[in-house]
Amino acid sequence: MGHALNNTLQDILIRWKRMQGYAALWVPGTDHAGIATQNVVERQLAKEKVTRHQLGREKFVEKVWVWKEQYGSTIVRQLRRLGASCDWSRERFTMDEGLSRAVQTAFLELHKAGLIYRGYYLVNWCPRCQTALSDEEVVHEEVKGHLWYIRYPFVLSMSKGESEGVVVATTRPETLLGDVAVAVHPEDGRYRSLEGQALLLPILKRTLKIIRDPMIDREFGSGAVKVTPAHDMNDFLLGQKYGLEAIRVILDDGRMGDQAGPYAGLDRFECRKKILLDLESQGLLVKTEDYHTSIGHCYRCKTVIEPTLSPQWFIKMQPLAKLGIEAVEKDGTRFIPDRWTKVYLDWLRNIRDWCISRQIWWGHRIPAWYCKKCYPAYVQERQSKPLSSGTAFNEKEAGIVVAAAGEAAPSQGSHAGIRCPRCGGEALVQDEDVLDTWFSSWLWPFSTLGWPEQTKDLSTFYPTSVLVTGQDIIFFWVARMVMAGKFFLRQLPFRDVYIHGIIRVEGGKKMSKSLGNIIDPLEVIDRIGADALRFSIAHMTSEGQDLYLSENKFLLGRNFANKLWNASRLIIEGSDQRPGEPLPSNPRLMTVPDRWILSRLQGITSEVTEALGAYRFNDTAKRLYQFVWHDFCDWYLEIAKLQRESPEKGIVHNTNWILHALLERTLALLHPIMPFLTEELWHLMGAGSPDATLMKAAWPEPEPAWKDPQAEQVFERLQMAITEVRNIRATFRVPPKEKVKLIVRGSSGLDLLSQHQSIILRLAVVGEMTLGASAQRPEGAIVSHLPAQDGFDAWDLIVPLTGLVDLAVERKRIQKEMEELETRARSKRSRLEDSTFRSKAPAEVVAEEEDSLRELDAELSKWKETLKQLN
RNA sequence: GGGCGCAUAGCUCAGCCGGUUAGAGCGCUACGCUCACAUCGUAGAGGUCAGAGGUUCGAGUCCUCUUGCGCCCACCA
Repeated sequence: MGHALNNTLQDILIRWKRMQGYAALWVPGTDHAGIATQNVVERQLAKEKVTRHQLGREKFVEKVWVWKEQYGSTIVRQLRRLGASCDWSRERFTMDEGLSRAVQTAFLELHKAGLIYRGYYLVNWCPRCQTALSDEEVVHEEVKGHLWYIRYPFVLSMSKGESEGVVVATTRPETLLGDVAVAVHPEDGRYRSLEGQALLLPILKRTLKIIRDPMIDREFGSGAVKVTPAHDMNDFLLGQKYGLEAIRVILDDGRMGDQAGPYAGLDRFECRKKILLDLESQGLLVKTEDYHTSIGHCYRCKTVIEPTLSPQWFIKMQPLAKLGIEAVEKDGTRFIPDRWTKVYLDWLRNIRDWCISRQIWWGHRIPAWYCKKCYPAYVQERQSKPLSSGTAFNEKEAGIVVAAAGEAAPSQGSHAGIRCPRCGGEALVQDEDVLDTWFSSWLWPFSTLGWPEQTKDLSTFYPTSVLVTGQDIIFFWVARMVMAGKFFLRQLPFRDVYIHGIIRVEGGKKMSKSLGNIIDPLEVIDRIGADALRFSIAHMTSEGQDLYLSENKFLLGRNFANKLWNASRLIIEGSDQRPGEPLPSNPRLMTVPDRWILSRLQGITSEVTEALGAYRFNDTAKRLYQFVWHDFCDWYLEIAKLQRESPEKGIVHNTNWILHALLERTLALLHPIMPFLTEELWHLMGAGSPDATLMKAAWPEPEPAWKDPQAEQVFERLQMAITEVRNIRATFRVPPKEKVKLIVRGSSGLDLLSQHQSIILRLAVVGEMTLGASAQRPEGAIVSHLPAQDGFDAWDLIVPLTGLVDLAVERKRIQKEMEELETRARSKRSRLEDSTFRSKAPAEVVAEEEDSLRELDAELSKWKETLKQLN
């Protein structure tokens, strides 16, 4: 459903712009979703009791390709069924040849610019996927846990008693095994006496340093922190600052390593339990508190992330973030709605380096080569050194070469002509890792157009106009595309970023595969059609708000599609007139309804165009809905039926011409939202040449000549009169087929009614109409006062219902009407008596209020008169 | 800890720059299978715009606070 929303909005824009005559390009495609895809295929294999390692890298990747072909075609099929008007000949995939070349080029360019480095650093590690993750791939979730207070005894207890030492508080006792120090705040009075002391790590009996750093919060826990540089970010920073050793006790698979001593081999959470038991038995567990803390989870498998020291590839983000910030601050990239600008900027301003290497097989291999001899030695040496020696590797000393995997490479995993920069040896092996999927996605706006080649597509279509996407990938994708565009092409990838809401279900939950609360758009399309789905979606897409879906929201689109179809059928089957035929030369034969509907049409044309230009999709849909259903069908079409029966040939001709013109233009206006139905109807009505398509027809322009405020005003008066009569009929339960008499009393403007007598007779089911300034009100007749407005005097609409009427009902009706009027008049009067209102409010507002009070009073006196007569 | 969004009719939501009587769809009520459409037509009922204070001649709309719900970010053990 999220895809349906996203692609519907994109398709509306692209179809609209195409009709406006632009070369509108929409490149379809998919990314390879590295970790997610690999997981799916691994799960499939698990059913066959095979692991990817048993299969081997090459065979495994082949399997993934097979799966990708299936899944990719599913996505494409969904897009087609939705009606997405992509350029299918340009379909791309992040792992296809061209995009892979772009990825390699990007890596090499960044490396050359000094923005890519390999480093030994604390990363987010998923023990289940067994790969490093970027910060964005970690989902923090509030978890109920505990805060354990553990006593670390002094090494020499000299004069101090057995129970002395320092109590530290921790949420992860198992990391104790990797502790190398205890830290306190330098000005914390409680720990002043620790000078010259050393602490003893429980269980392992290692000697721990005591360090003093202002970073420590005295208020938290006991004010003393255990320091585990290999498994905690803050501790890692302390380690760098104070030159601590990093001891990895938790291995890649989440089990405890040899360094964990007696716990080696245990799962990290098993180890936690056992350590707590052991501490307790040794009297070192001081107390346990309930504690809510937020813990990072893998965004793909929800496993608790283990911060782990690990050699990985990183991108220096500072310089790139600067480009991203400038994009909105200086270069005019625009978020819609605007509030996302702040979210985007905040992220860029606090950005950390991007870990781009992943320990999986499905993805782009990293174009880096390691000397078989020098590299392992270098890494081992680094691991034994204190952390103060820096994060990034020295590539020359480490025996690392970053180079294109040239065509000359004789076989997988080796590289001809490249030597180790340290020892000069030729035994180099390619990095086993692949790149983060987003490292290819962030190139999408230009990689899909042929970059790094200077193609015609690239110069024609880059930069693009608009990106339509969800808020959930502003960091993952949007911000990175902006940076990449600016860095690699010196030009921003798009101007507008339209951020639509997220599809949710009741309770505000995200609709997602893993929650199993999906509404399948294909199933909806099966039932009600793609156009109905698309119209419903557009109708509920208010600027950037999340969308809560339920079944009956689709009813709107379904019913509307049905309405459009039936109205079109009436028009098309009612005459074989073609819209191309000109209007008769005698414009005097244009009726008020004719002029009214054409005026409305030209109004709606500019309104819809404006709404689309402002990304107001719901506004677009609502205006079209209102126009088609109510103006067009309820009123004009009903009147057109009468006009088609006119003895005046010119009127019949005009009516048919207008109906066709209306329909043709309405179909065009609706086409971006409802492409299938409108295309079909457009052909059925014979618009355009037989081989033409509405998809490429011109977008309707407002016809200034059709603008006719006077006709709109007059017609609205007619509508009011008809509605008023219907109202009386309904109130007094006049059977629908029963024709009533209508008497209209008024001093002027009544010719409007006589001219449109047949319309009134039909639409209000009136048998006989009498007009006049002094028309008499028969005994027992119902009266309704139509107030003066828009250049019309007040009228009395009189419907004689002698013998049919319950006078009590009529009295009640009048009293209710009068009460409302009185309330309004009272508030206006008090307002007008307020001198500040008169002096401060704009003159036109005051005048309006005065006019409207006068009218109210006039109406009231009329009703009073009526009531008197009735009594 | 920081930030954002939402609270308007029974339900789901519109309401752009503050200005006559706050709108829609669904649901509901009454009547109607009138020759495009019962996925329909005509008419109607239904709202102290979350609460408090403020700015203003005037507040659903702007400001402050409060309450409730939802979301995002976060290297407080």
